[in-house]
Amino acid sequence: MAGRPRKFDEQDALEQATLLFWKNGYEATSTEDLLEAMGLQRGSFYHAFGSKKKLFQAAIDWHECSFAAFEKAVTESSDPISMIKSVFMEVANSSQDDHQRGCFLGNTVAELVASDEGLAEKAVSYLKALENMLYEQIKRAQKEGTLKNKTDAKLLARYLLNLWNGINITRRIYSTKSELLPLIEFQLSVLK
Amino acid sequence: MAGRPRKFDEQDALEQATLLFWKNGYEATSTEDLLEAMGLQRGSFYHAFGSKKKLFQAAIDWHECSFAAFEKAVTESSDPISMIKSVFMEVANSSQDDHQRGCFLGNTVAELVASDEGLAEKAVSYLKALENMLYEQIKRAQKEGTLKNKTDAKLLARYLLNLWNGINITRRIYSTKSELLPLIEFQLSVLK
DNA sequence: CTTAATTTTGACTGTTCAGTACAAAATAGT
DNA sequence: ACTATTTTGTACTGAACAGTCAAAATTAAG
Repeated sequence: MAGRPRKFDEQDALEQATLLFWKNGYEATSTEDLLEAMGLQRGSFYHAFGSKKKLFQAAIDWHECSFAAFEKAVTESSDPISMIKSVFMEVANSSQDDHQRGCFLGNTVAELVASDEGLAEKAVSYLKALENMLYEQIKRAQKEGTLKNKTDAKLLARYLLNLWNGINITRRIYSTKSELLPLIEFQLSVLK
Repeated sequence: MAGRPRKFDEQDALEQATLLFWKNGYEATSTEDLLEAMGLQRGSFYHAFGSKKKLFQAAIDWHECSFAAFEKAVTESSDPISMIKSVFMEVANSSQDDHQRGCFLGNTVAELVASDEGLAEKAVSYLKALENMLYEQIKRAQKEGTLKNKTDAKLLARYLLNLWNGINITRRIYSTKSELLPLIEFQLSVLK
């Protein structure tokens, strides 16, 4: 039970893989691109991650950790609606690279739902989890009075999911703050 | 000035290519897939369409003809807002295949903006043309009084573009009428 | 019938793809 | 020092990839 020690950090490698898949999509990312970005040799790569498909799934899971942290922060916040709003508002201030990348989950759904549903499955369920989190917080804010708008919480949550999906395409077309901010503010005006 | 006659119809072939690119995206569609769908041999394929990239551009142009027809109908209509609304409403009644395909232009932007901007360029400009058409009709409807909402027409047009982009991702996640219709109706309530 | 123009056919090319095989290297426990 | 265990490095595999090429086929015009 000993063995040669790893000389790479699995989380670091996963992060690099995620960034590459996020930027280029599944098909346009080759294993050689991945090896270079992750700093691995083929043997280590396949030994540690199994296959390109498995790595992609791991990348989606890894990416989702940041969401879990955000969900926790929102749940513990006294004003969840403000936090949610600010996530959307921050889109307008992102870097060009962030605009071009869009949403990893949305990209995956767009690329793979029709041709490889297995690979897209996780992305779909994580987006549903996002919607559900929005639903819980909207319901709570309505009950606590932080949110005056009494539109059905499920509908509002779906509206925000759709805004997220849309803005992550639209930001590829319009990437400046002045083009995005009025749109986002207008869309968020339902959260009052 | 004569030559052997073609035994395939260029428009038909282009339609089949478009459907395949639309469903699977650029990278996941191989030339062999295209040959089979278009009913061509390799030689004819390259002779007529040059390369996979050129064919993809031709597919985007071909796809855009349907938009041109719609634009003409809207421009000549006495109630353009109703026509625009009905396009969105029809999304809720689409087939499963249509849901999975989403929007060809949006898919292209999502897949290729970060890795091959040249290929995505046309998609971006056609989406801007769509937005511009929406803008013109909103402005007109506001002037004619068909549209009571006096929000800045440019902002409303961008809102609808964003709705289009969003719904074409969301419909991959939620594909039933009961999941989509309330969302779409809610989003379209600004057009009053 | 001949010639020029064009399309079709299918074999062929070199490259890149994801993945495998396996020996060498590096550790911990005995 | 020996053994069991794990990771590393690299050569290799066969399939799939986009694209080329030249010969055969088919037409219109002279």
